[in-house]
Amino acid sequence: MLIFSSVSKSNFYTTPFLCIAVQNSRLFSFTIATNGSASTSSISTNSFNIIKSHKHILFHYLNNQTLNQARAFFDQIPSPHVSLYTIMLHAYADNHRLCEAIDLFRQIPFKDVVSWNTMIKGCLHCGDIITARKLFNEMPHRTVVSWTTLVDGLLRLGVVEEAEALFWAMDPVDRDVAAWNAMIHGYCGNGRIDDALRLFHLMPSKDVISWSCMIAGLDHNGDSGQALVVFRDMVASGVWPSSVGLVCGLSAAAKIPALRVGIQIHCSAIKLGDWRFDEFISASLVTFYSSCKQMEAACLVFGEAVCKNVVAWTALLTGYGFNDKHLEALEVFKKMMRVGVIPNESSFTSALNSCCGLEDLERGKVIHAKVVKMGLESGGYVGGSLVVMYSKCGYVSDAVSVFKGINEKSVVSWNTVIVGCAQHGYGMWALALFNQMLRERVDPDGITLTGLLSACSRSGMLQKARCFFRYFGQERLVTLTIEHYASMVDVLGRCGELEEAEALVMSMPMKANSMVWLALLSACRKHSNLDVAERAANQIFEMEPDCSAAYVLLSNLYASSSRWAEVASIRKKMKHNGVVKQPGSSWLTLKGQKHNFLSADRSHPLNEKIYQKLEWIGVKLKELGYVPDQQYALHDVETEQKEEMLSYHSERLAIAFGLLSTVKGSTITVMKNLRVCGDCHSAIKLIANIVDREIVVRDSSRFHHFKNGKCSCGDYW
DNA sequence: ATAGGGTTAG
Repeated sequence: MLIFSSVSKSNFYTTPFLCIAVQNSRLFSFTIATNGSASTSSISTNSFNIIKSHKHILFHYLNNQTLNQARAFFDQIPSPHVSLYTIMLHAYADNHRLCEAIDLFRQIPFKDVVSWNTMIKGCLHCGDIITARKLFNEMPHRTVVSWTTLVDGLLRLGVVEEAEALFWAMDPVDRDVAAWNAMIHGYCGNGRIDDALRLFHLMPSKDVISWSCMIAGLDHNGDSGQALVVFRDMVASGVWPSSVGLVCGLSAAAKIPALRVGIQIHCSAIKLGDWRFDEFISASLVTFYSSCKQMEAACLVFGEAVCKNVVAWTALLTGYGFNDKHLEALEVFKKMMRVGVIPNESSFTSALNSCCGLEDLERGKVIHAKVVKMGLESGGYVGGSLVVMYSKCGYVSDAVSVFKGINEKSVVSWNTVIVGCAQHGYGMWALALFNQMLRERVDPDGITLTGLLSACSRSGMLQKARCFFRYFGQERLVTLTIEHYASMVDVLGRCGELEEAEALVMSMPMKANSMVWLALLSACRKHSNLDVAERAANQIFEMEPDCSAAYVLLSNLYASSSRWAEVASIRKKMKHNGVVKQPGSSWLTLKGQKHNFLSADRSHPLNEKIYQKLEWIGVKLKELGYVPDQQYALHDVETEQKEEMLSYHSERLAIAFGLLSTVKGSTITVMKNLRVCGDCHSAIKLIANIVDREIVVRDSSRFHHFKNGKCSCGDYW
């Protein structure tokens, strides 16, 4: 990456870093430091041993039994030492039983500063700032730990200003490195990266935690490149990275992704100690190699990891998904359950995403069942993945019903379901959901507007689209981006308002890109406007000379008005520019098996039967008075041949195969890489009637639900 | 293993 190009390769990562690594080979084991017991000198050895055994038993109850059982044991201890009280306070607060903690705290006869600090931390952990503040003011002796506890807790709750004031109100002599670190970490956690950097440079001395905070903070705030620079500075300043520091560095290297740097960090992890025992490093390495598209390395690292916890498994599963290896991803998911690792929300999210990638509803449903069994259906992430999965597989009403069950619906959840409805042409649903979103006081964002505009476009709701566009823009709800303008041009164009659409393109505050012009060109195709089309196409050819869609659209336009000379000239131009029209293909997935068809394909094993079925359909279509619309046959050939080409379009082959291979009456779902052609669209409406089934076709632009002689797109697409 | 500051999967 650029950041490193200024640094000589040999200097930085190879020499000093690895030297330090060698010297510090005991890094992973030196944490087992011993604490002296000098502070207990006022207590006799005998009572010290008794307290020690009480602690031992108390922890045994806390770890292996319930909190109530631990309390029952605690209650049996005659005049428990304050440290035993403190252990109980901690446990109550951890379990969000703050009232009981406060109650017990009041009963402590001789409170020490540790018990006060624990109680303050407990209040903050449970979100009770008022009591925390009150205790802090009431306590007789405050140490730097008390101050830091309050500062850190406030920052975690987002109360930045008060934390800042407290931090600066501390006696500067007391303000130790942990206090500075808490403040830096808190700034990062609240997105205030510049303030964090300012403090980072201001602090008198930095330890390895300060560096790690800063690296992770930059990385999480979207500046992984700068994170690696800070990582480099840390090494240069002679601070040895801890295992945590290495994990932070790996995470940044994964995001960029920076393969060479990450490998250097991996090397250091080997030299510094045995990384295979560190679950954090193992998982980070898997993610790192996956994001660098090095799945073999990711597998090797995973295989060597001693602690294969749910995070490591999920990292591998996600890695395969990230590399579009969805079958392998789901194999990992299966294997992890076979070896007894219980998947969590993240694992399910990734597994569902892979089902989605495979467009495999069957597998998705099996995983959905497991999700329900584990009670994870209402989580934002898992719920969201289910919504996407059902909606991408064509089952929009299932998507909506899963959405309704999500507990805390974020703007992302709302956007997902709105976009889902839009893609299926359920415009009114999308709008109703948007109103509900506003009622529930969730602020819409740019994606919401895109979703709404595409809903309007696909349902022909021009007035609504104008309203949304104006409302979002004028109320400054979002900054209008080029994508929003492209969507608006799309709506206007589809509804036949070509002049207004072109005027909008010309008056946009930014220069129109090929996406915007393509929206206009598609509209011209639909409304047969050669004049505007030629202008739009020329713009596209200038910006993106290999945009095959533009050539095809323009060529089709000429063809439909029988201007064969122009068609030929475009074809020549395409050839000259080396542009290849993507061949149309359609597919459907049955029992985990993907069946792919090209136009006039004869390679499928059931070839004979498929063509018989198509013939039968053809006869039935003719009986219904159907006449093929030849403008969609793009070649200059005899009429009879054109008809034949149309009836063997890939989507029809896929549908015929679907009819042969599924139960009578069930829905057939077919995917297509290009837009479904107009003639097939008319024909499939009738075919759905002839065979009395619902046929769903997902093309490159949207979903079409064919049923009872109609399509859900209302012929807008 | 009575109290404060850093990390991994989505």
